[in-house]
Amino acid sequence: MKQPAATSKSESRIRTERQARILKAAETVFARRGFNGARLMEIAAEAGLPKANLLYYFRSKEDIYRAVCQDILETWLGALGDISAADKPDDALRKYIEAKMDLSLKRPNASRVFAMEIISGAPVIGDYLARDLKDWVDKQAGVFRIWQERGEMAEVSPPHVLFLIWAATQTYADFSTQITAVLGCEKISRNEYKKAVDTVTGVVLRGLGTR
Amino acid sequence: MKQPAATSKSESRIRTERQARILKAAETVFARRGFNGARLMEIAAEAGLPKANLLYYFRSKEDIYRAVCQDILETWLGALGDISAADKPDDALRKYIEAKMDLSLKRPNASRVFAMEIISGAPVIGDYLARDLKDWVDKQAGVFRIWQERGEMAEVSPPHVLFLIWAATQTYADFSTQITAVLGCEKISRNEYKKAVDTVTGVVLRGLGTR
DNA sequence: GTCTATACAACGATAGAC
DNA sequence: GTCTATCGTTGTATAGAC
Repeated sequence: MKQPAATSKSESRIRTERQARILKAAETVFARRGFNGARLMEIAAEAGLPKANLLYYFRSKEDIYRAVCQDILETWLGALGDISAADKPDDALRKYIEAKMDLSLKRPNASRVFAMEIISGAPVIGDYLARDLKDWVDKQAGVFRIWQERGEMAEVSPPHVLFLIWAATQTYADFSTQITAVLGCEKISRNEYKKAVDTVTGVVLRGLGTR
Repeated sequence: MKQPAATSKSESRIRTERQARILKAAETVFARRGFNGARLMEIAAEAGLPKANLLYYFRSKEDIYRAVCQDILETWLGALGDISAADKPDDALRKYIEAKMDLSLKRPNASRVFAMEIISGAPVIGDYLARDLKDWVDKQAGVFRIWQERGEMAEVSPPHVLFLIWAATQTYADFSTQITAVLGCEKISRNEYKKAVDTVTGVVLRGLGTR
């Protein structure tokens, strides 16, 4: 059998552990090589497993990739809460931006895989974008409009505000190569990271007139 | 001879024309498939040339890719002028953002190839980033600091302001798939594009206190 | 200068021993 | 459940006819 059902608790446990290790390694490799550039050998090495093992736990390379994308989407939906009209705009947005920055820096590879997937036309997660993400944006846009009616937020297009925040925060993961090159450092330091958060929150919140 | 020197004006003219066609096609294909996913066959088809022709004008696939990157860098350096301390911050920044937006929308594929290259760690253009782009940023940061001393700009980190502007404008090229999915449209319309420019300039300029 | 035919390498996937 | 050996495909690059 190629994809045996778990027949005992211990087998299932090994399976789960191995799959998690493979997905973690795959995320790293897909992030630096892209889907087509990624080699099963490299993923196997990164995971510390023999290559044949990968295709024992997953049917194909594409299957691994889909699982990685799935995992990323679930993490993001879970980590980024909703914003409600009852929240104070300044607090809520500051928290959202900080959470997004934090995620970009804690899982830069997830962010990069996601970015490449979208640049390539989102062949795998396109449906998610058009359904779940669209719903989420429509709801948040409604909240922004309520704030605007109350005069608590400048009159700018709500979805485009979200695009701006996403872009500004993700760039610290996706484009870290460019950022370190321009800053002339090896790695984005803790101090530089703080400057980044301050700049993004400062410009965006002042720009939206929420304070 | 594999890469013959042009022996007459007309040969040279054909050569130049063919190379330009190949580079244009390559930019399109690299943008949607990435370097590794791109196939010489697909580039040839896109260029309307026989496949063997590509490797007659360029030594290898990597050579084509390098030429595409080179072309993109030159375009960008040429199209985006400098900002001088003598300029009025509001005008100068508005013009810069508009130019950057315009470029992202006129050559989205160039933007995407550039993005993927950086996400992959900038193996080809890394030197350019650390040298030319760094110099440019250092110079512009100086201008921003002068404005800040005059009280014409909020006290935020100059390089991070540039990262923010780059991210916000490039997202309309690189992430257009996500944007159209969320907005529920086929293509970013002229009207939506105007909203995008207004939102980015509005939030950034107000956020920087230049007006 | 153009194109066909092919050499050669790399990789994903599988079969089957242990 | 693990691993080796190998198949078949695909894609870059080249040799050589026209």
